Amino acid sequence: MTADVRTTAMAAAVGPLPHAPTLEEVAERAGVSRSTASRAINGGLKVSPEAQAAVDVAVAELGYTPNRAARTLVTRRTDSVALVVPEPDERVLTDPYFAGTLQGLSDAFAATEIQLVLLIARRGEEAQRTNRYLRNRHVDGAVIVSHHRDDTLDSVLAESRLPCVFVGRPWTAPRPVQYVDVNNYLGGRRATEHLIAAGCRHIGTITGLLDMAAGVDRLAGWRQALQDAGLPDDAMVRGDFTTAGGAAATERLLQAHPEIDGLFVASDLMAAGALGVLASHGRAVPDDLKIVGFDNLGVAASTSPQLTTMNNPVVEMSRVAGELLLAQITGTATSLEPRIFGAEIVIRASA
Amino acid sequence: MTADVRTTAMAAAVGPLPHAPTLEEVAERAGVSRSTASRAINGGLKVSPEAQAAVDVAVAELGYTPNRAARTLVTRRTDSVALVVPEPDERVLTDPYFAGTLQGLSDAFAATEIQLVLLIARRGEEAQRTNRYLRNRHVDGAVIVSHHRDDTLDSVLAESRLPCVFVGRPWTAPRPVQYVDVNNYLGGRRATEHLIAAGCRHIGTITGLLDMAAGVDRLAGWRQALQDAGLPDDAMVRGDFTTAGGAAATERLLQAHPEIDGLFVASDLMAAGALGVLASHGRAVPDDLKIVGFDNLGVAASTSPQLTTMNNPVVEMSRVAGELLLAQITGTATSLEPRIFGAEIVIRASA
DNA sequence: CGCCGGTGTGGAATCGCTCTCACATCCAGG
DNA sequence: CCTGGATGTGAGAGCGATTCCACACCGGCG
Repeated sequence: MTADVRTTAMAAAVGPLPHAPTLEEVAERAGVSRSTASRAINGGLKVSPEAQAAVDVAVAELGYTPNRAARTLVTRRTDSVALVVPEPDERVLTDPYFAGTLQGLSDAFAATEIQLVLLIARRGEEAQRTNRYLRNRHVDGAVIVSHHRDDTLDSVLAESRLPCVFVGRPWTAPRPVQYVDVNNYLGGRRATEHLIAAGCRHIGTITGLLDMAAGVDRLAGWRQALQDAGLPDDAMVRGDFTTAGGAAATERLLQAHPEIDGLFVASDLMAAGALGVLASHGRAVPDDLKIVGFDNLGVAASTSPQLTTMNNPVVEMSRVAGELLLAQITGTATSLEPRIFGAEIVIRASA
Repeated sequence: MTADVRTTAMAAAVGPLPHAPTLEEVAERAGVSRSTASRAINGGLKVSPEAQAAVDVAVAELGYTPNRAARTLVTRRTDSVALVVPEPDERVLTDPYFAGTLQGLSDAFAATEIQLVLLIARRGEEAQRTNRYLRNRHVDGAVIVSHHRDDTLDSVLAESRLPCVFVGRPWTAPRPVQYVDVNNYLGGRRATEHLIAAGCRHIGTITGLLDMAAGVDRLAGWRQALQDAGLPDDAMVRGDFTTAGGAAATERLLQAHPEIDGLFVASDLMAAGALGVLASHGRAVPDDLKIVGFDNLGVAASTSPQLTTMNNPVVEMSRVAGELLLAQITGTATSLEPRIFGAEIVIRASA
């Protein structure tokens, strides 16, 4: 009967959609019950070798994949996690940092059945939709990237107790929340120390966004290094992590502090912008002025001169974030400690 | 970071999870049957005003959201669409083109309940998982970006008849498949014509990947413009759409054709790489050599000199792609015609 | 007054899966 | 020979929604 139905369906070239095989059909073909088929497919505990083999064959022949909705309905697992991006704008999406996150997470989940749902959380009305989506557990967990000061996500996540991991230290951490991050403070300090060791005595900085931990911490590291060395720490201008922002900031910095001979820029994207401006001002890098950037995500190697920069292992960090989330979801997490990565300097031509 | 952070975390994890309200509970609270409650929630056809009001109140009070899995099981709609990226590597993810796609799609679906599932389709074994995922209709439709020549996706999509729209013309189009794209051929031609009009007589090109339609078409446009003008069309080197690839290609081009005074580069990313190399070779842009790029996605405005380039309205195109897909899914699509956008030139400093 | 069509309602059957539980089978040990 | 545990199996009860269908009710028309 089943065979007849199928061939009929095949024959009709246009109308009916190819109907996805069900567990029932697999079971019938394998000559076992639905229960046994289900067991064979999910780990095969308490299944005889013969039954297992028969089911395997049937699955392969029919191209069977479990219906996710049906499975979710009973197990209450969705086998999907959200990647939450609290900003819709170009800034985040075009940043290689975001691309790295995507790649790392994709690596982490490659071996699992887990799908990545992209949640781009706009402000206002639509933020509510995102919140509801998370709160009602339409995903098993969430990875949050680029967490600003004013986001309401934190409370939503707390009250729903959804497993989650932040990529980059969240601004507020009243409740213990797990995150992965590079040591931004130490990175800023080391970068600046490198400039000092290279002979710079007037070292400026272009900061990142100061409503993000990465921006604040890198700035703090720069300041500490200068204070430790007894050098002035007043040549500071704000940037926004973008190339254009970096260029604009550089103009302002040169105006206010023409004496600088060293520059720590809180991201390579901004450093690339800075290089263009410096060139047009006739300041040679690294001879007149040395630059150290931050991130080392591809941009640094394609500027001229190539950038000396701090390594920011985003792909690796995000992969770890994915694994930590997985551990939380499966309940095998032993602690919610953050995982901090070191920031090594990568020396190229600019300093 | 401190010891008691963890204990607090574990303490917070204890206790019953907030149980999501069901339709049953809504119905009971509203004093109606499950059927009526369901009808009231889904459009409210054939529901009396009183019943509707009672259900609305109950929904609000309980904070009810329909269980997606249960709904999907019966309606066979998943309310999610896949964004398929047939390459896992850095190249695609870091390209601003991809970021633009994300943003456009996110716009298109912002007003709907539809979620975006990111499908990063690796090669080999894992590609099979992706194919199965699509074939078994775990999503209502798919948007495919960056479609190469050797992908097996096409046949999978064809046989499953899954609604889909390509962003960028797919390499193979034996069956009628809908896509959105910029007119790459015309773009390449206009860019080159602009260089000719500016007085260039030896115009080279750095191509994109030649296993993608965008690469081939832009090249064809460049060639046609030169042939029409009776100029030589032999100064062609292959690039790969990346900054580093653009830089390398430029080196090769200068080696083989030092006489060039104009250059059409098939993407701004590659053009940025080219600018660096040209600067280090002492070739002034635009005085010694004029450059026109392609894409105008932010990079073009942050190089120095700023790039003259062809506008590639990716965000807009992807938004349209999302809308076309929506139309296919709801069955309101009137045709599967591709939608082609014009490529306007944006004149800045490089040509 | 009887009948008809339209409206609103609730009962009940699904959708495809997991998982509990009862049962059959088999072998070891008393 | 009987008992007990271990092992594999299948029947069947849900999971939480949608939707078909039968039915009650009501106003209007012949």
